[in-house]
Amino acid sequence: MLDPRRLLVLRAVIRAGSMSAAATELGYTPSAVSQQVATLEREVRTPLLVRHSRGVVPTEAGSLLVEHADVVAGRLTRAADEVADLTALRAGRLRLAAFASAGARLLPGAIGVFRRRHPGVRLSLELREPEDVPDLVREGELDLAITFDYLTGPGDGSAVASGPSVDTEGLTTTWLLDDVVNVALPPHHPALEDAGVSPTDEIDVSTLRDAAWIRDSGQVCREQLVEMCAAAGFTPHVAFDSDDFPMVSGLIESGVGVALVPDLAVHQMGRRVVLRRLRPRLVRRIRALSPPQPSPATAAMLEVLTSRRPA
Amino acid sequence: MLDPRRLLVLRAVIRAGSMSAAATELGYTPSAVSQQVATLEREVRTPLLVRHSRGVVPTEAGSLLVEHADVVAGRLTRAADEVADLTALRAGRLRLAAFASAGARLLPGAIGVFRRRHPGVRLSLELREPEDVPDLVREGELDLAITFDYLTGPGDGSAVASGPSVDTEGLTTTWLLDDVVNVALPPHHPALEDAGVSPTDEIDVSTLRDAAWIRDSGQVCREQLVEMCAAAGFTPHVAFDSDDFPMVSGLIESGVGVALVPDLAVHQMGRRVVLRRLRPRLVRRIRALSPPQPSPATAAMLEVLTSRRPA
DNA sequence: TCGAGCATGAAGCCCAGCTTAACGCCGTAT
DNA sequence: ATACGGCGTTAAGCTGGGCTTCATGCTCGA
Repeated sequence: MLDPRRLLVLRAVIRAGSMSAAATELGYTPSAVSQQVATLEREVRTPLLVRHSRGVVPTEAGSLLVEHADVVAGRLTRAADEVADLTALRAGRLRLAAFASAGARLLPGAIGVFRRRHPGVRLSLELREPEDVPDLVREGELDLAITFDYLTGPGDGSAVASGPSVDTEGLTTTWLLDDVVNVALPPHHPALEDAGVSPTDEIDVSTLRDAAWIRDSGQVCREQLVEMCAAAGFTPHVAFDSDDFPMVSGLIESGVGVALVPDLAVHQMGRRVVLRRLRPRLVRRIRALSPPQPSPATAAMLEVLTSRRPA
Repeated sequence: MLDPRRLLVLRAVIRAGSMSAAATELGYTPSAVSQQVATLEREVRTPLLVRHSRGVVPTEAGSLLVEHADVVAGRLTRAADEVADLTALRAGRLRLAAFASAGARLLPGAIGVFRRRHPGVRLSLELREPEDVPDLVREGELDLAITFDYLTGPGDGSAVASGPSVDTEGLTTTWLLDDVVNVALPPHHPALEDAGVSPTDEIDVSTLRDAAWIRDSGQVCREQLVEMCAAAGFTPHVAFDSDDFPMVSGLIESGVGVALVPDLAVHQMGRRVVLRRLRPRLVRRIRALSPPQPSPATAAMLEVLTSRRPA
């Protein structure tokens, strides 16, 4: 394999027509250029230039090498340009993942803003459950993932000020939104009688001890339901598992049971479903997961996401 | 424009999956590789690798650069290979030029041999008169030219042993053949009576003082005719100029005049044309003209040409 | 005949880029 | 738990490739 630097010197010489001209063009002395060409000729064991009284003319081997050198030089400049495009967000790729309700309610707006700002960046979005996401980000299969976990307790803005932080797994976590979870019931469910008639009245988890549950089939949600009920001192009766909120809505309206429905999904509930806050309060903490050194595109999308979260 | 050497180091790293592996592959220490990658990252102001616990993984910019690096590396090896093909005569080009009668009689056999020996070399042949040829060879437009000049006198093997020589113009001249010139006359031309009846009888130039000449229109031949006659003490009467020997033959047979016809062209004369040697003897000295540093293909063709000349 | 412009060679210098050595980090095996 | 091996990184120092400078030879045009 040839030394690319010498090849580029040869290219300059032949394009310029003389070693001296190439030297001034390259910022060298003619002697340096002459030496470079000479060693290249030694390497390929063939003369590459015929020395003329005014300047030089390429031999057949010289012309051949120059053609290749042109390609090489073109690639080198193209490579630099394209990397510049990448860092300037004029090009590139951003692979997103989110869970279903975030993909439907949280991301479209952010994606719209991002696309308007950086039309050159190719976006992709796939639906992934929170449990799959960290490994994919760590392995570089994803650039940014929207995930969540459950939080019992206040769920106020305690994490708002904390900003991005690197978790134990070497990933950056950025808080986006606290998604309050409701319980969704059929209109005349017994638990409603204990709670009161106002929509703002909360339903105590313990009053759902005998309810039949329609459960989101995502792993995190399944576990959370069991945990919540355990904290209230009972084991839930699971009547149904589904990952589709419209179907959940239909099942509730048919009186099959009750379900946990976060704010981000309430728009998928039918009109006859009754929604109430839970006591103790239950919150889905929605976060963005990103690599510790995010790409420019990842950082830009994070910026969009955090700037759009409600005050 | 990026530094191609660093780019190739990056390529090795990403292909190997770790800096250490790339280092052993390149014959460097891991430290050297790390430093190269680090400076490349500084140059493009972007991380190119994400450092993992076991090895590294390319970032988007890194993958982009590797694609270009692959092309560059491919070109560098291809370039070396193709130059090797050129010097080994597995490829390349040989641009020949010759005057008409050499092209017809001298070259076809040599070209056949050459093609059989070096089928990868592309050959081209154009017809050129001797006066045009030196500049074209000097400028690199031709690789090898067959030319001639006239020689009065013995024309024996005096130049045979001398071999190739560099003439005053910086071109290499290789003697190929001495082409003896005949005079071609109509069957009952008066000059034949002075000479004798035997085909080996020579015709003295002075006996052609009153002849009408059909002259080859090439510049060298035209001048030579005048010079030869001047040496014999007269100026030739030129009746016709032609560069086509069959036509010359027809004109002679029609009794228009006489002509100079070298051995290489006698096969183009009609049966009724009478051919005799001249006194003083006139010889076309046929030579090959080549650049002072001939390409391998040129040298090979010269070898074929000289090895085929009659002993 | 001279001088301008070209390529080249010898000599020397300097820094890019290598090696060595030491360190921190992670994951695994003992 | 602790040790160990493999990873990448850093600092320091050395070496040689590749540059400059200077001098020479060549060709061409004035």
